[in-house]
Amino acid sequence: MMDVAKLAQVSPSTVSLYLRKPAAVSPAAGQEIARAIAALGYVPNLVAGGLAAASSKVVSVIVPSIRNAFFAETVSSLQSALVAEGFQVLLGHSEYGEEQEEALVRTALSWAPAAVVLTGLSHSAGTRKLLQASGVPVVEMWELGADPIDMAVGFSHPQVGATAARHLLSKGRRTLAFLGARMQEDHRAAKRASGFVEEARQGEPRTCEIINHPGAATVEAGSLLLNRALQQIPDLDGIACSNDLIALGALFECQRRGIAVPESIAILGFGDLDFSASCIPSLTTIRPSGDLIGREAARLILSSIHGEPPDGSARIVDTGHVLVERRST
Amino acid sequence: MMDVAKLAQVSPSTVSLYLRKPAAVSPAAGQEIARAIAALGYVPNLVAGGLAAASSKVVSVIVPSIRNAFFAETVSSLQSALVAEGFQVLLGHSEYGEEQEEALVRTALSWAPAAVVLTGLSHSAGTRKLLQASGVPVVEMWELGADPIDMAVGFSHPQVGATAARHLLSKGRRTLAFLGARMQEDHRAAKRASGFVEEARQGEPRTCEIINHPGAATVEAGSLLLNRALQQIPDLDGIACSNDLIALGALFECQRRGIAVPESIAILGFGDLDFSASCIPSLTTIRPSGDLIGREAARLILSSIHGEPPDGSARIVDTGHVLVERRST
DNA sequence: GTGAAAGCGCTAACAT
DNA sequence: ATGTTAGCGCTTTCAC
Repeated sequence: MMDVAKLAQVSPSTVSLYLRKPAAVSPAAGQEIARAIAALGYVPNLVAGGLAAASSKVVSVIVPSIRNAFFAETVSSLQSALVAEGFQVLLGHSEYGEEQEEALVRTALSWAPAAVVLTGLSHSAGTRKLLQASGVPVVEMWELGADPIDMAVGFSHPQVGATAARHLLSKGRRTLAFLGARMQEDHRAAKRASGFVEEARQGEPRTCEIINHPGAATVEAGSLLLNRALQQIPDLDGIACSNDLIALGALFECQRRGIAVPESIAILGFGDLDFSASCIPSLTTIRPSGDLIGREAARLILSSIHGEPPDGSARIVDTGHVLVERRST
Repeated sequence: MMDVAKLAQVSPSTVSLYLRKPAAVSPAAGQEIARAIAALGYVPNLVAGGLAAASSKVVSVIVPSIRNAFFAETVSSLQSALVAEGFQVLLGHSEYGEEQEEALVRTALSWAPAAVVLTGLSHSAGTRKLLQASGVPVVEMWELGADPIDMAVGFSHPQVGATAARHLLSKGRRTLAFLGARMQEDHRAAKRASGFVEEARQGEPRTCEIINHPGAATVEAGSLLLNRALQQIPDLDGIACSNDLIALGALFECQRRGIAVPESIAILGFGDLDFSASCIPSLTTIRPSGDLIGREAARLILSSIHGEPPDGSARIVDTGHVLVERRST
């Protein structure tokens, strides 16, 4: 920056000012500085900038897994919105572990981030303490319910389960199952399951079981789960899945076993993934809008940073969920 | 750090040393320092550390899109390997634009990253110049071919296309098409397509067309592409797709139109995604191993940073590809 | 093994 | 509108 200043015949602080607020320097000086920057191939050092300004232009985002299409979508839209405002995204995976999350938060805070974004509302006590002590804006996303650390964007998972149950009941289904994966760690999926069971009870079902696959939520897990479900409940006529991948696996398995969908078994998913509108039969599902969550999270962060921290109920944004009815039910 | 030093009754530089090389301080001092850190809830400031050390513990990773399952997988494994060594991942999306990539590289370099990871070998001249001038280790991934900027991990896309063509020919198919999406921007997909056509020519096919969908590679695009292909080539008997999502969409469309797969049309995908083993019929595909690419990229970066920059042919890692034969062909 | 001293490259009062 | 000045919190010689 000193070299640029020398070449442009101004002081370093004018260069710094120009870089941050170009309108604040005279057009003549600005032009000289721009020329000098180009001539020298100057690239500002944001590390030094972050140190001097005591806040780096970085937002740390921690998700359970970036392989999960839900979070990939959210991270993608969150990032686009943030990059447009000059922020970078530092990414972390907790792999659904609270211990790992705490370690990630600790490192994240070492970067003096402008904000921290976490997934869900279940965190270790240490994570909460670290974040509260730091004074950094925090957004918890993909879940609404208990009191958030700072701000939250998401929706109620029990309500998603309830919507699923009501839909299956409305289609006359009474022998029900909820198929989920990794629910010992994925608390949000577990909440969809319990919301499902609770609501289903109102409809006096013959049966309503939760069936869990300990591994990841994949298409293959869906096939396994459908088989397990039929073993336990031979006259099964309606299933809700914690995820569209599982629903697709169940659908394929029905096809393989010659079970008519939706005639014999109605299948309902969650996520409205890429293939859900195209598969045969097309999949009834519940759409959470990971995209909207990302955009709203970015909005909360930006207004929080720009000195207008949202207050009261504006700190919590309910993005809701939408039932997308298709052929599988 | 001064507070910690005061409480532990040592100098700040001893605390700094302890943090970086715990073995270099006496056990007694180490214990005091550890106690002080815990008591004060001290979190080191990596921004200051990065400035003082002139290299931050950050690796910048730029992919076209994190929504793409291929890159999600690679970023995930790359990150796990890097985090284990104390590095953070700064993520960027180029959206398949060279201009955008250049802007991302420019900001990335502002963070004085320990390394930069790019996707593919096609970059703007400015990107190459910036990176070469910076002296930072660079890994280009997911493609092998022309001379890399610094290091590369990936495989040959024309060879993938050739493998696909050979396989279809070996199944007696002679009326062929390659279905791809966004190939005007996704150069790697375009290379698979041209590799396919070139190899197919050796087998004297009746026809061999490339059909492109300008939008994203989705299941729906696959359905559209199959319809377009049949319109152009009514007696089509073999297709290769640039991606398993497209193959799945084609498969669904065949099902909808009552076309037997593989009897009437053989379908071959690329990627071996989650659903490919489970769909009906299961999908023959070519597996590139995004996971391996991520791990190898991490290995190159780490050895490059730790003073043993791989030289000569070790700077280029071919992860190859595997044909996974299933029922759809 | 430990400490003193000199920055790393920039920002942000403040003064002009 | 521009310049002067004093750090931001740490790392890294170098001497002890």
